[in-house]
Amino acid sequence: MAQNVVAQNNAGSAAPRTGSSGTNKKKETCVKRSPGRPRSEESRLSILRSTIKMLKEDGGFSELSIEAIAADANVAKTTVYRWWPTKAALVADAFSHSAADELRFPDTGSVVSDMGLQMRRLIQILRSKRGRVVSALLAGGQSDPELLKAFRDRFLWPRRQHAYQTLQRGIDRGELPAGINLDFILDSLYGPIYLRFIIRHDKLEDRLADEICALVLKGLKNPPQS
Amino acid sequence: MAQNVVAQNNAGSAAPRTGSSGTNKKKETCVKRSPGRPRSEESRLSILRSTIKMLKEDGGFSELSIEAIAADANVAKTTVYRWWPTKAALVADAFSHSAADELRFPDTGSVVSDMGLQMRRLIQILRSKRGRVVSALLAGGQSDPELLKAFRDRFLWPRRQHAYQTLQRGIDRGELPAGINLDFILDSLYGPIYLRFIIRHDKLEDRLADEICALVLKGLKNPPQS
Amino acid sequence: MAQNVVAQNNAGSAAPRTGSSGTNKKKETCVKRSPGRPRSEESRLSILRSTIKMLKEDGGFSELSIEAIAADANVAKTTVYRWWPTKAALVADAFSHSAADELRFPDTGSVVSDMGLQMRRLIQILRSKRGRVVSALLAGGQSDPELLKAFRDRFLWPRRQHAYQTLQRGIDRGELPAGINLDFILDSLYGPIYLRFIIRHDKLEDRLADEICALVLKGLKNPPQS
Amino acid sequence: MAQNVVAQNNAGSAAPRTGSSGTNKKKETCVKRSPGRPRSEESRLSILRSTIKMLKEDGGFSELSIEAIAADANVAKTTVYRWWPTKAALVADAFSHSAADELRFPDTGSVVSDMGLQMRRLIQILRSKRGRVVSALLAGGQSDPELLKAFRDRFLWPRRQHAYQTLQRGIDRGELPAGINLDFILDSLYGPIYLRFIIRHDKLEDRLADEICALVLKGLKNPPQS
DNA sequence: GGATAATCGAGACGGTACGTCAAGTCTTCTT
DNA sequence: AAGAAGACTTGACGTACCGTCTCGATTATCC
Repeated sequence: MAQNVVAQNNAGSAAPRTGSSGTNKKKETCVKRSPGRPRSEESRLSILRSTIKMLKEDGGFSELSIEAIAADANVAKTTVYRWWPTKAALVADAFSHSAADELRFPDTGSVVSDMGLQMRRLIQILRSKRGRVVSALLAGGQSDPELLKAFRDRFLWPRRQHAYQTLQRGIDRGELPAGINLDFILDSLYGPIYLRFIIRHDKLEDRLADEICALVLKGLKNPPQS
Repeated sequence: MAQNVVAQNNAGSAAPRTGSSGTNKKKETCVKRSPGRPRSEESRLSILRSTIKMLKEDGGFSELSIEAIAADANVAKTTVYRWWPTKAALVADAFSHSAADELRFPDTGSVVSDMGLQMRRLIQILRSKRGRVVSALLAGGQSDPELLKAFRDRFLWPRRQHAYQTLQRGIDRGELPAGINLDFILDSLYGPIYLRFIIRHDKLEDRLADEICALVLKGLKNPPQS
Repeated sequence: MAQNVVAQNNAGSAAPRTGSSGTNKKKETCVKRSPGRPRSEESRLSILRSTIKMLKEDGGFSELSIEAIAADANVAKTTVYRWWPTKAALVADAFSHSAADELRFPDTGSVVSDMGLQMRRLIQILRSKRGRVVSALLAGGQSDPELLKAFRDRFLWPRRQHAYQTLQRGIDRGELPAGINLDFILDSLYGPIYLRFIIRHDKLEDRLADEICALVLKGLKNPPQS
Repeated sequence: MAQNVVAQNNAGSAAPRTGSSGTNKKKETCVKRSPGRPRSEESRLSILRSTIKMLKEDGGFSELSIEAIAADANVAKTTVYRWWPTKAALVADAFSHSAADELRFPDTGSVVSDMGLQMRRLIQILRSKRGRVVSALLAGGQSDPELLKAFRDRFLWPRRQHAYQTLQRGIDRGELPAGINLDFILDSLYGPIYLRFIIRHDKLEDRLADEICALVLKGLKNPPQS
């Protein structure tokens, strides 16, 4: 049923734009364009924008209706269905489209500081309207593996790649012991944040980032002497 | 009309109809029974059972339909609506009804061991079919605060109460330093578990419990000497 | 299913009142009263009153709900069902209970005048709120023969009996020819009134009565000479 | 959203798709067809047919359920609701759709004969299964002015137009006096028929038509000499 | 005076149909 | 061909009454 959610649906974007120098009289498009009316970039963006907008405003994933998106985007319902096989695919696409790269990892020369800063930033994002989108994505993902995969592929893994580097720098600098399981460390660092984000049983404050770093990274630094 | 989602709907549990102990002459019935046909306990249980059953089987919270529950429970749809104002209320009730007390905290004389055993058990439950119910609850809760509150009130807090005691025993025994924020510790312990459960990016194995305990609790034991 | 709608449901009314001479010491009730709590006359009247009230106010027969009647009459729904097998039976009963004897036939010494006056009165009633009850009765009767029968037995026939007498007086006085079909005459007289009442295509005014009388009765008076 | 009950829903009747006659180069289509999938004529007819069918079979107007109609017509319930705002509108439409022109007024050269024949035909129709439809329409109309209006607009008035002509011919021929109120005459003629049809207190036979004509029209012919 | 019996209130029960919403598909005209 | 428009089937929604049922409380007669 679900087609590749991860694939770039925005095909066709590639390059009829690069006019390509030349002296051809007629259509000098290098790239073979299929006949017929080309996909409307305007519609595509409008749909993605509306999706994000409604996720931020209203409710969760299941409250989101394609009907409403199409209406808000001033687009026919069929246009949505033509390009995204499921609501999950659309939301995943919209999410990745909106995912600004605000979560860069800094390099201050200290693992604790680097991780702390980035985690702080994540907390801020989760608390913002963008957090609603993440929330919807995770909620929807609980009954749609594809959606969850999209979250991982477009949000989790790219950031983990940077996190690995940050941690590795710490190891190289001797701040962290070698031979540790990086994924496990990262789960320990981010777990508490997501826990409070999901269950909402306690405040999700900036300094939580520091407290976790203090506990986890310094716990690593000083191996048990017992 | 609106019903307290948290309140126990199973009133009339202890019906002392055959009271009569004592020497009173007339009516000694302590509990005044309201007039009218009494609620069918059979229906109530059947509905709760079917709810859990369908959550375990099919999909998530939004895939669950009251229509289907009523059909499966051999009960009129109106009977469901008479007692539970929303699907969320029903699922919350069903969840708490099914939440057996399999998650008791042991008392082995060691914090690390106590917590580890309990976390192990949680992991097993999350991996089992019951995990689907938790998953649905958390997913649904992302767009329904009441549902999330129900999860906390009926699942999280009761268990935290025991956890506090377990940790306190550790402090009393000198295994943990005094003056620590218990909730923060618990979030650190359970965060990674729930993270893997929700995002499903890594295996959720039993030994994860021990690894977290080792990192977090032993990190506490040995305060940084720097 | 339907029990005799026409039968007096208010059995038991018969005569414990006629004390019957005698010298009995105790309870000299001649009529054996069955044991058990007697029917509440208050409830019965309240139900009938509410039924009429709602028919006058709201909509037609099918808009009338037993639920609403019971609520309005401050009576349990079961009490209604105990005494009237169907809504039709109840409405029929209520109608006959409310049917005041305002439609007496006068005796002025002239058929035309007698009939005219009575028809005038009928028109006034149909135009009043009571007309809504008649309308509901006829509407309901179209899919419930029992209800229609009730209308005839309790409204139509009693009045026709008097009409026969009025017409006969006219015949005796020589105002009308002998040997005419009285029912046909009455249908001719009342038909136009009911037609306008039912189809509401034209005004239902008092003078319609006179016009019909003029046409029909005078038409009878002067037999075609052709 | 609300739909004119009286309006012809069967738009698009004359679709000149294959226009092209003439010398125009391009599109000569006179009637602009709106975009989108066109309404299914098949569904429309099926619904109307089923409506009539069920009215003939089962019970009255209130016993008729849109659910059942949709099922019988093999059509989704929403399709019914899309085109007819209320059950009344649907029934009115169905009625007018089924109302064949079997009630033409003849022109035999005699008013009495013309009217008698037509009234005879009406009686036959009312006695037939089609009578149940009329009955349902009038019953429903008692609590729904729109439905009653539909009956008048689609059944009563069209026929009255012809009746006026028939009567006028009689006047022109000297069979009837000039200056009479045609509507009053028609109410007098049809009133008794509908009275017996609605109240069902007496037989509705063919010869009733002649008897009424004899009474009413001949009564007119010979003005009272008193 | 206690058993018996029928009523009444209250209200839960299994149903049926309601009228609405959104889903996803299909058909048509327009660009 | 894509897009806009909009009709289509499907299925669940939450509500209103239906007519039935099971209660406790009441009110009578009968033994």
